[in-house]
Formats: sequence, C-alpha cells, structure tokens
Amino acid sequence: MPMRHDVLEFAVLGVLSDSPLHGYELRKRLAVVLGPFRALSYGSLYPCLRRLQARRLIEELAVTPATESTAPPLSARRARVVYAITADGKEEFATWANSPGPEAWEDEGFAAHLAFFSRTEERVRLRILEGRRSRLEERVEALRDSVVRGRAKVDAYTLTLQQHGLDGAEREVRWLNELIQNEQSSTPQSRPAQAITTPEEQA
Amino acid sequence: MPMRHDVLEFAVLGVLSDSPLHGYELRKRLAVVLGPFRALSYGSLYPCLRRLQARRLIEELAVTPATESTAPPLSARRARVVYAITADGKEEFATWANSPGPEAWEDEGFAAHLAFFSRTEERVRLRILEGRRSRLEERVEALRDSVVRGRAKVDAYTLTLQQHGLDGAEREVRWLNELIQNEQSSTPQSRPAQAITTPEEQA
DNA sequence: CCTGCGATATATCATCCTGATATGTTGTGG
DNA sequence: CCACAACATATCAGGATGATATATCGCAGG
Repeated sequence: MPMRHDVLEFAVLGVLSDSPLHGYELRKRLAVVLGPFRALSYGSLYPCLRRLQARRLIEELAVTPATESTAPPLSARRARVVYAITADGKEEFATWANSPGPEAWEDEGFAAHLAFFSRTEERVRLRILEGRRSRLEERVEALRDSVVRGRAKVDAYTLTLQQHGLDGAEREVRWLNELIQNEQSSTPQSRPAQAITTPEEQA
Repeated sequence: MPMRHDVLEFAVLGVLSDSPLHGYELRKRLAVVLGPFRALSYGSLYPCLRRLQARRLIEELAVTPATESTAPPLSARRARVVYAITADGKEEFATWANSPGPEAWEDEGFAAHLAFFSRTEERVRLRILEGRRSRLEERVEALRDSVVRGRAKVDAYTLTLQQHGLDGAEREVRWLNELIQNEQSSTPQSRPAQAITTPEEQA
C-alpha cells in the first residue's frame, strides 16, 4: 500500500510535536504510530521531511558538532540532523487532528488518528471511531458474503482461513464498539486494563 | 510488501492446475488464494505470466470466436487469452507444494500453501503449520515486549491499539493450534463448522 | 588492549508494484 | 434502445521498498 502522503506528513508532524528528533528515531516512532509496527523506508521518510521543510512546517535544528569545554563521551558524533516542528506546523497538525477526512477510516489513517487522540476533541474522536466502525462493517459484510457463497466451492482449508479472517474482522468491530462506549460514558483514561499479562499458552 | 516472485508464480500454477483461465478470472482467484482478498495488479500478473511462459510451465490456449467479418482491419474481436498449465508446470507445482521453504512461514506464502493443502502430503502439512506457528509466536513475543515496555510511555489509546494487536496475534496462534490438532488426529474435512452465521452483533 | 559485532545514523538508487487510465465488449435493467 | 455495470486486456507515471554504502559508538570476549 502506497501510504498516502498526507497521512505520513501529519504523522511526522504529530510525532515531532512531542519533541524534536533525528531521522533514525523518528522512523522508529512512526512505525509504532502507523499501524502496528509497519516500518517505512528512509527513501520515503527523507522526501517527506523535505516536503514539510519546503512548506515551513518543520525546520532543522543544527546540532552543535563542537565539543564545548568538557570532553565527555557524548561529543564528536557524526552530524545528526534534528528536525523540529514550527508554529505553522503545530497549527496544521491541530487542524488535521480535528478534521477527519475519508483517510481516517482506512488502516493507516485510522491508526495515525488514534495515536494522537489525546490531542483530538471529544466529538471528533467519536466521529472517527464511528466512521472506522462502518468501514469495518462493510468489510465484515464482504467477508461474510464470500464465506457463505464460497462454502460449497472451496476446500475445507481455504474455508477455515476465510472463517478465521471473518472472525477477526468481527472481533475488530466489537473492539471499536467498546472504544465508542468508553468514549460516550467518560474519558477513557482508565479502561479495564484487560490483563496485560495474558493467560498461559501451552507449548 | 513486494510479493515474492516465487510465491506468485506458484500460486498461479496452483490456480491454473484446476482449469485453464484467462487473466481477468485468474486475478480474482489469486486474490482469494494470496491472503484474504489481497488483489494484485495486472502490472504484476502479466509479467508473471510471461515469465512462466518463457519457462514453458504454462502455455496460451488461443480461443478464437472467429468472426469472419469483412469489417475494417484491426476491428477483430479482442482476443481472450486463456492460459493453461503444462506437464512441466504441474511437476514444478507438485514439487513446490511439498517442499516448504522459509517463504511458507510468511503471510502470503503461508496463505498460498494453505490454499493448496489438499494437494500437499500430510507430513508436509504439519511442517508448514508448525513453522507458521513458531513464526507467529515470535511476533507475539515482540508485541508482548512492546506492550509491556511501552506501558508507561504511551497514552491509553495507543496502548489499547497495541493490546488489540497482541490479542489478535495470540488468537492466530490458537487457531493454528486447532489446525495442528485436527491434522494430527485425522483428516480435517469435518471441523466443528463454527457457526457460519455468527451471533448477533448489536447495532 | 583491541577486535569484531550490533546498534545508531544518514543517504542513494535500481527494481518493481500499484493505481490510474485507456479501450473495447457483453449483458441487463429501465 | 440506451445507460450502466461487469468483463477483459494493456500500459505507464509515480513512488515505495530493500539493498547497499558509509561512518561512529558501546561493549563482550579473546
């Protein structure tokens, strides 16, 4: 999937709005933000940074290569280019975070919006979650059709795989329903926690 | 993800070994075979067909409706090119289906192997399922680490998303365990069926 | 001590895939 | 009888990836 430019750019702005970063670290954080651990190449990241720079939404912070006075181990490094968000960039990011377009229902776009939900207004949060839910409900319908229609035609293994995919999609809808409920009742800072340490899992 | 050439080629051979097909229909069936509904472009399919043709693993069946018209030149009816697998192609496919390499643990490779499991020997089926399981267990471990380590650092929404991803990965391991059990006891043609019509799903 | 390895860090490029687009045919509901 | 959707093949600009190159740093083990 070609990763829409706007999604990537706003994800970069979002990550940089926490603190200035250099490319290497930025890339790692983006991998977390854009869907579960979908790393992107530098061949995509650097052009994106250049685009944002051209629009004055980010700027380079020249890191002093000089070793001031003391000679601690943290000097003389290779030039690390640190990028920082500008005032214009912050404005642009805030606008995007609160104006969900169709990109917000897609996988990457939704993950990116969710990653910055704490900077999104409550009513907008609900719009995004509900939009995402109906997007997924469409997918569930498509899969259900396919499983029902293909029941006779495909072999047992393929059917099992399709059923597994369908179950997963339904599970995702249920997860979104939970999020929506939490959103409607109160701010969700204290969800049930859902046992970080999961059960066993026999060898 | 760039879709490995070998996986695509063997998936094509597998689909064509059922019956000869033209490109349009072939593509649709490949979308089912290669992971849940991951359609590929003609820009990938046609070169793949040309590669297979060059290696004499498939051949074109010229289907000409033969309209003996005297109409202007070039107005001949557009040819529907039907591709068929050759004897060499069948041999190559059988070899692949029963010799799982590392590609069989990855998403597309596994889906492709599973789609042709009925043409795979039992002991090989087990090898593939177990290889895939350990591949997924690695993923679960990575996600678990990330959720545990990042628990304090990320906000509640991102944590929820990560937890959701982890749950999904664990669910996939359980599914594979079921398949492996069925494989070990007998041929799995009659899995519990798991209710094609799923429960309700409140609006 | 110093050697090698893995992580940190930036950058480029050939290769190849996707999404858009073009063109034309068949079938069908209004 | 027309419009519109599905069928069918094909090309290409644009762009993402994975490989590769370069260089520093921290550290484990010989």
